[in-house]
Parts: sequence; structure tokens; C-alpha cells
Amino acid sequence: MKAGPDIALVASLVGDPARANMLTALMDGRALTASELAHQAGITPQTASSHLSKLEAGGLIEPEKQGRHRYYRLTGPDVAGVLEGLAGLAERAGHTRVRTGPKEPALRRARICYDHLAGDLGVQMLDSMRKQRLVRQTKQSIELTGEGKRFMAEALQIDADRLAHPRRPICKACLDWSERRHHLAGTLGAAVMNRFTELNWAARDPALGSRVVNFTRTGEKRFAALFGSEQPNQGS
Amino acid sequence: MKAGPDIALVASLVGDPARANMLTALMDGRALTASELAHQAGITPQTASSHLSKLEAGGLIEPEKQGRHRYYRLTGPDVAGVLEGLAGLAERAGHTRVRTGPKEPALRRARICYDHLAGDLGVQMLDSMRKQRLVRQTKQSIELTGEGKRFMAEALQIDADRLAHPRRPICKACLDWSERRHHLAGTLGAAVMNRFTELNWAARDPALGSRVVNFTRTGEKRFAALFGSEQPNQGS
DNA sequence: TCGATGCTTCGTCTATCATCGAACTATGAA
DNA sequence: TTCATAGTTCGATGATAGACGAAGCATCGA
Repeated sequence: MKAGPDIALVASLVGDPARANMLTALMDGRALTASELAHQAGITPQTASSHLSKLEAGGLIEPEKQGRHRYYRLTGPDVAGVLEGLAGLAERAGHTRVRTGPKEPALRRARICYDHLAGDLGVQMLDSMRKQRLVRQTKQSIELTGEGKRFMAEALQIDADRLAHPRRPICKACLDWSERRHHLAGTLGAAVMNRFTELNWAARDPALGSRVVNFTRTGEKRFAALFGSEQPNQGS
Repeated sequence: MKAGPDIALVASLVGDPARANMLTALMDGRALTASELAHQAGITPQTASSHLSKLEAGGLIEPEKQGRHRYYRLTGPDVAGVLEGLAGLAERAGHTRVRTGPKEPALRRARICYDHLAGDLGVQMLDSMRKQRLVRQTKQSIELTGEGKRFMAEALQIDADRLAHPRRPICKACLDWSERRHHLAGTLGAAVMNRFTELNWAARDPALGSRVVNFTRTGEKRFAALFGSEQPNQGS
């Protein structure tokens, strides 16, 4: 028996198609939930759970619990580097899995996360709110500033004081699926999304199971006026 | 449902222990025969043949027929790089294939890398040789200096000029998995190791298949005198 | 408290694949 | 030629592990 790093063990982890799908889905550094990864790999949650615990035991991914979700991310850039290298070898040998990609750019742009806005626009909104000093972010939590309350009342007719909830924070930073950054969650996030719908600025996609949020033309304008990135901001 | 290179296919090739053994045996860039690889992997020639054709189809190794032998080598340094990366991940996660604990530190300290010295002492030796200006390292290759030749002749009774080999360089830097640095390979590396054995300074562990190299007490002293890191080196 | 949802554990089934014995081909040596 | 060695192909076998249904646990919201 040989000794040394067990590269076969690590390689066999990547060697399963389902796990490889999950890993490539994580390659951009974002964190995805177990369900999302299961869907990406085209397998049931049970199977995904088994794979994920193996990957975790193998030190390739690490979990971050958030609510009842379990977000997984690669344990480091070196993992992505190895995956990149493997992709290079496969590419060179001509082993490509050509496939159709019904990518949903719309999903990346705006979607429902539970009951609040996520995606590019969701992240952009929280960014803008921070820039405008409407929220103050401490280590883990976010809170609305006095100016933020005024803003919500005037611009969106939302009374932040009435959003108090015994078991749910008003403001919460929620990890974003497509942007790997945070967007606004909590009762305020839900209220804002709800208001967008009431004002006819946006609507959930009618397709079954779709999480896409479609903004109307006027809705997009109003949104941009309040949280637009036109103003000097938007870093990386 | 993804498009792109099929990394699972390549990874699964490496994911088999027998194949991983073969690949690591090839990691220094030399070409080995099918039988040698079978022996390295601890499997029969039939099984090895099957593995080798898979690795070849996967573009990881390439054959070179010579007489009735079939030499296999890695298709490029990028393959070795990926293997090295995998070893790094395994190492970081603590996945070493060592079941018998006691041998593990010995293996890291000194082991056979085909026919030359690897491990801590191997790296230390090449380091010291560089410090003493016995070798000159260019981009990828290493060559013995005039002083290096004298040193080899006087200290170890090795005539470097007689080490020329049609298919193997005299000096070669071999990447060390446990140290992540290089040790001395090539015919000189083999000759030095051979001399160590002849002088009774060191001996390969008698255990079957073990790559551990055990130094004798006097051998350790002589080695330290020649390549020790304690000694005040000239220069730098 | 209750139900809904995300995820895990358990148990079973099934397909894949590594393995080796035996037989075959190819090269080299006597 | 004949023998020996290197390597491959074929077929049978056995163990692994990936897959999912069902049930269990945990968290959230009402």
C-alpha cells in the first residue's frame, strides 16, 4: 500500500457526474442551497444530500446555514482552480458535453426569494439603500435608519414601525443566489416587494413554479429613480 | 443540463485508486512501461492494460512503443499540474492513504521516488546543492556545474560524465508532493541514491511495496555533513 | 399549536466497473 | 524454427455506490 495524499479519493468525488454538476455550479464562488444544487444536477434532494455530505467530508465544499436553507460554497479558490484544470484537460481531449442551456437571464435579473426581491435588482436595491444611508449594517444584522424610515414612508407608503413581527426581523440581509451578495429580506423586504406588486411595478411570472419577477416599463423607471445605479456606485 | 467540458469523465479516470497510482508514478515526467505501472499500482497486467487504454482514451497519457515494450507518459505538464492540485486538496483535507501510522512520518522524511531520493531529505539535498552552487537551475531544467562534478567525484565517487543516458536527463527537478518543492531526479539522482545504498548510508524499507528509505546513524551524519542545512553555507 | 418547507437518514434496488484467469498477439532472442 | 517475454482481449465475478421512496428531523410562519 502506498502512502501519500489520496488524490483518488478527491478525484472520485469530482468524478461523479451529479457531483461534478454541483461543483461547476459553485465555481463562480457563489453559495447555493441544497435544493438548487439538486436541481442543477438533475437529481432528487435525497441523492443530493448524500452527495453534498460526501463533498463536505472531502473538504471540497462547506455549508452555511441560513434559515432553513443550507447554502454550500467551495471551500476555496484552490478547489475552483483544480476544477478549472480538469476542465482544461477535458477540453483539450475533446470531452465536451454539448447541451442546450435554457439559461434564464430573467431569473438572474429579478426573482422571488421567499417573499422578497432577489437577483440583480434585489442586490442593487440593498446596495443603493446602503449608499443612501437608509440602512445601517452591523456585523450580521441590518437596521433601518431614521432617514430610511422617512424614505419608506414617502416613496413607498410603508410604515416601517408597523412591520414589527415577533419572530421575524424587519431587516435582514439574505444571501443572493445569482449575485452571491446580499439583498434585503425580512418583513421590510417582503413589504417592499408587496408594494411593488400593488403599484403594478412588478409581477411574478405566471409560469408554474417560476420565480421570475417581471418589471413593467414604468415600474423599472420608478425603481431606477429610487434605487438606480446611475448614481456613482456599483462596485464589482 | 450544463454545457462545457466533461470534467466528471476526466476526474473519474483519476478517481480510481489503481489509475491514480499509475498517474502519480508518472508525475515526474518519465515514461514507464505497462508492467512497471501495473506493479506500481499493485494490479495484474490485464487490469493495468484496461486502465491504461482508458487513460489514453481520456487524453491523460500517451504511449510510445519501443520494441516489445509500451512506454506511457503523461501527455503534458498540465496533467501533472492537475494531479498536484488534487494532491494539495487531499493533503489540506487530511485525506492521506496511510493506514499504518508509524510509517507516515518516515515516508515524509525520506522515500523512493522511482529510483531517487524524495521527501524532506530529498528536497533538502537539492536545496543544499543549489546553495553550494553544485547545480544551476534554468527555467525547467537543472544542470550540474563544474564544481558540482568535482563534488560528486570527491564526496561520492560518482563520475557524472558517465551518467549520460539516451532517454533520461542527468539532472531533473522532480516535484515533491509532501514538500511542494523539488528534489533531484534524473540519472544523477538515481546514482546518488544508489551510492547511498552502497555506502550503507541508507536502505529501502524491506516491507513489500514500501517506498520508505531508512537512513543509518552514520549515513545520517554523512548526509548532514554534505547536504545539511545546519552548516554555514558559502554565499547568500 | 399546527402545517409547510428544506433537508437528512434509512433501506433497497440496480447498474456499473474493477478485477483476474485464460487465451491470444507481437516482438525479440537462441 | 522454438521459446520467452510484453502486452492485449475476452468472459465471468463480485463489490461498490448511485439512485430514489418513505419516513424523520428542523425551521419557519400563522
